[in-house]
Amino acid sequence: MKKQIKPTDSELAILQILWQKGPQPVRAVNEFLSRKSGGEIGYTTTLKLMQIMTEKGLLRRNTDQRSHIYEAAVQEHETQQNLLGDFLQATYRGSASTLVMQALGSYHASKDELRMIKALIDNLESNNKK
Amino acid sequence: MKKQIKPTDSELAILQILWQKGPQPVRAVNEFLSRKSGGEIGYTTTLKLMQIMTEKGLLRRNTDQRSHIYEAAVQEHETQQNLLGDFLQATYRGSASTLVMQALGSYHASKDELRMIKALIDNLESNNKK
DNA sequence: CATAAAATACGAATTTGTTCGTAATAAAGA
DNA sequence: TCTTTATTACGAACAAATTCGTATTTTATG
Repeated sequence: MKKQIKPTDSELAILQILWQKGPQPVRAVNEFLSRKSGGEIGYTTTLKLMQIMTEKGLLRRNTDQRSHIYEAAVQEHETQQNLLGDFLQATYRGSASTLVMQALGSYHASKDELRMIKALIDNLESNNKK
Repeated sequence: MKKQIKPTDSELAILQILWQKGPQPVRAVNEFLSRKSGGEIGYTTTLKLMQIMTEKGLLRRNTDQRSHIYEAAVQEHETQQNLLGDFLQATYRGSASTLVMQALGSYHASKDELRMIKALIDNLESNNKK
């Protein structure tokens, strides 16, 4: 189990773009970020962030082309898992059920999503019973 | 709806203590924090943090006694809601069901907790149907 | 080959958060 | 009252994260 470095909020935003859109050059990432945030973000700001992230092992880059292509070096699911653990502890003192109920109560989930969640719970219960 | 200021991680740790133990002087909070973190934390470090939090409106204090008594000025539930919204967006791009399933899958919930969650889902479904 | 355009590299300024030393103040005890 | 002790107030050092200006490098093009 290698512990992955925890990304900051800005870094997470960049990871989200790369997870969603796949490998991208700095220019494209910068444009996505600028659009998302409203105002313009300096190109070198994004560049620097991505260089730091590469040093930390959060990104990988291909330098064959003049314009380097960056991709996420950590998996979305694993990163979410790590962040979730910290968040759960800090905000809910570890009570997963409280978090789950607040999330379900305040944010919408579709019929299908609710069905899947119930199925998961049924599964957990029967494994528990054994 | 007044938007409350988002507490930092250190500030959240102090809020957790005050929510759990009720109003406390700096000394007591400092001791809880020190215990929780292993090493000793400087008394004035905790004091300064709590003073800043008071300026931000996260804490209130009663200065009648020489030793000021601090209490949380924001509600636990409301703060969790706010943080959850940000976290959900930043980490799960807003997908509550993904967060819920990961939380249930990776962190333990008791039989009773699972029962309550299912009841909530049933409730959501029947309200939806209407 | 010289110049322009676009990218990276680098360093530093800025901002935000954390930590703590020291001074000032207030209370309690000898 | 004088001294000691505990507390608050204040300022600054330190650290981490963010932002950007400028220099350098690379590529394309006239």
